[in-house]
Amino acid sequence: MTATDAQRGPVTTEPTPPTSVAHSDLLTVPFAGAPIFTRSRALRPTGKVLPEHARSHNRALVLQTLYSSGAQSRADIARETGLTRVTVSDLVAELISEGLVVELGQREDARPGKPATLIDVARDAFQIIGLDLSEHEVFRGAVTALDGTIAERAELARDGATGEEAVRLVEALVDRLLGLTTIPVLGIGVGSPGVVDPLGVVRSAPNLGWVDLPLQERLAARTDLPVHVANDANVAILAEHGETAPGELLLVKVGHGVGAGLIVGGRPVIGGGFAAGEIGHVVVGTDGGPRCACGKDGCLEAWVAEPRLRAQLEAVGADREVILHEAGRRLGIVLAPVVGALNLTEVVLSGPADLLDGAFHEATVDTLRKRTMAELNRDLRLRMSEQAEDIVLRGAAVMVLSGQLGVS
Amino acid sequence: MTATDAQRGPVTTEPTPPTSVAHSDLLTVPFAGAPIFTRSRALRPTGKVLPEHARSHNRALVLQTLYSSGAQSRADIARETGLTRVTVSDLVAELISEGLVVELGQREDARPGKPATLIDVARDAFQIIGLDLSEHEVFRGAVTALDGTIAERAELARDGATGEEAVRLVEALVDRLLGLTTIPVLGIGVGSPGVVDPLGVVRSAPNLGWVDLPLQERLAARTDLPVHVANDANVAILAEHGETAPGELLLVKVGHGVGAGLIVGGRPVIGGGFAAGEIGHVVVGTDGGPRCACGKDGCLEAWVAEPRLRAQLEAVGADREVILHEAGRRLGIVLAPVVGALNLTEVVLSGPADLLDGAFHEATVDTLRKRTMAELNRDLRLRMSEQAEDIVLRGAAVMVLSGQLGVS
DNA sequence: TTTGTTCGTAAGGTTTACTAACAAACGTGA
DNA sequence: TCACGTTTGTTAGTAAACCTTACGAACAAA
Repeated sequence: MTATDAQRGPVTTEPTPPTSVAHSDLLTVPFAGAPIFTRSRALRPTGKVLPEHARSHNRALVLQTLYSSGAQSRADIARETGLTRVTVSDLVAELISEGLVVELGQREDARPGKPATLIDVARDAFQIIGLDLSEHEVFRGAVTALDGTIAERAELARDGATGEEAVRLVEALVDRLLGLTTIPVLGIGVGSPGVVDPLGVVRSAPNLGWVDLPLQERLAARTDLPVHVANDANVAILAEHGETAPGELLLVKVGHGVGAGLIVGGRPVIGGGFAAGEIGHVVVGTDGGPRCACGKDGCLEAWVAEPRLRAQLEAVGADREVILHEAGRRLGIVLAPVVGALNLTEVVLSGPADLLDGAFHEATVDTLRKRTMAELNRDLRLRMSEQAEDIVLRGAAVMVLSGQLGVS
Repeated sequence: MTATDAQRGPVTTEPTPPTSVAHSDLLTVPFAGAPIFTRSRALRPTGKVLPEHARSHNRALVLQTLYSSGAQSRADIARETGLTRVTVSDLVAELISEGLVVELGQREDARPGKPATLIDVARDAFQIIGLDLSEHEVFRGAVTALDGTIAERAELARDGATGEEAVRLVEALVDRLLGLTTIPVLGIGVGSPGVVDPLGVVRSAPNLGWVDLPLQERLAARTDLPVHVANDANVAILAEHGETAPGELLLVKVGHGVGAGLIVGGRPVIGGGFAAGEIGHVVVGTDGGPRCACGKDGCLEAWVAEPRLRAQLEAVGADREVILHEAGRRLGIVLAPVVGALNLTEVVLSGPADLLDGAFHEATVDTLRKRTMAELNRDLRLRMSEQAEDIVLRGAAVMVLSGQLGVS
């Protein structure tokens, strides 16, 4: 079962070319999430800007304003964006004609003057499909609304599948999810483990046996929908932060492995080799540590990955507090240089709450404070993610929303 | 002695408002180094884009092309930028009228067609003043050409001056440098130790006893020239990288203290508290270490700062190789998580070559490789800076160039 | 009923970069 | 030598984008 024509959003004029987590570098990333716009130029770091690009940007700005501030009038948007009412009207007309925005009727409250016509993003005109391939035993997926709320779920047991077999599982999951959709689909977002490049090629995912797998291309060809693929932790952080908001954020995702997502200067960090956030195999401390699968001693993953922690806790005579405290401390030791170098103000922990939200968390905070300069990092906050298990699915929705509409 | 009116560049229409290292966030940083343009809006993270902004961007693009590719014809620029010859001609005419670009006469080589008129940035029509306040004993300054080559130097011994006294020294140095200029000055760039915010306020510089010192404002008011102030390491990295080129880079500056500058996604990292790169007081390893002035044990600075290293080397029976190797190893330990998290491909060391370029350097590389994931960081390069002592002065020139013309 | 406010739209102007066309200036080759 | 092709830079006209100005519609408050 594949998507029917009726399911395709009016927004996507093409089968959607490569593009992924970050707003590719259309002119040093000005029109970050330009919509429609096929962002196919990753070549020159900087390029010319035409008036039409400005319009794309302003269009996205209007959409973003509506999306985050909720239903409001054209005049409200004009005030908030700094554009004139005339220009906003023009942009809104375009958005309405594309089905992305709808009029809701007149505002109720009693004020002098002509009553405002409320408009809003057509929040229930599209759905998004999100996939989380980061779990070890199961591929999870969901159909979400534009705001990320989950409408339908589906799972497929992985049963150790790798390589092409695993790809077919992913395809089957997508097919099943498409069957669960009830309205047009804006796009598909995928959080995959491993190293994923900006074109959505999984360069390397050892657990799944994938090497240079063009997952974006495969799914786009199969469904004829816009597809965005990125590393699972880099996707997860979008659920916490959005893709366009300002600020700095680090998310550490503890599961079968340990990975991180980073946002610096308001934008996701990809890394020179597309492997940003891969801190699982950084060695912690100078006093050895457990042997890691990678061959080194004392890798972060050997200290804090979920299987390792659970195994330790189940050992005879294990002291839960001590074990979790030590693991949290090890995480703090690795994060301290990163927090210091980037002067981060917010760090988020994502993973099994029964392990992380307690002694572990406290030890991490404590260690971070003790190992960085107090005055500089006074504002530092370390918190648990509130998104629980769905963080990747919701992040995938944000990724699609951002990639297709320039909104998050 | 202050700047005469004749020394003011035609480019600066105003006494130049606050602005500093990074291209402040004019609309999510699209028109990075927009010239003339008073970039006074740090409020909304994202804002509207008008056609005139697009023009600013294209103007800077033309200038950048000329600056980096050297003298060429309007048609060449058109081909390289993707703009049409008509548009390039128009922009160039504007730049010529402002004195930023000059015609050099016809191209010599024999080709069919109308001979091209070569144009170039008016490389000898402006000078830049750079200041390096990061050394402990002396404030250094230079008058440079647009390309960063140093024309004149000046120094003032600090003699332990702090607070207002130190500010007066800086002002005296600026005055002396202005007296050494022979043509209009494009602006003044300052690399200061400590935490410097985007408005050029030195939030905190313990060595100089500065707290919330509005250095940018002070110097701008005094000279009526554009002034840019940033942290010394963040300035230094501009000399290595430029402010607009793509890529990731980390520069570690070892001197009286230890600091770092970071460029991620092609842009300088400032940090939530404007203290990005302050890794000097991050604790290294889990086996203690020398007591640091800040009170903690085993801070990076306590391991590798220049005074500490020199003292160790002068001790009786000191083994030079062992000492430098251990210091380098400690640096590697701190950098490993940063390199891993950001997936950096290039790290630069700046500081006294007699200490850093040898066993120290080797130990850092070696440690970095051993403590990160080999496959992901295979492309990692760690090299010594080639800019030696002038790195901050040259970076300051880049900062001004970038801030005023959108060029680097 | 009058007055003032607010909303959305219409008309017209400015800026921007584009396409099309051209003259100038130069090699090349018959 | 002279027609021809090529390249450069400019002129003229067009399309797109946003702006300012102005207006009618619709409402609250006096």
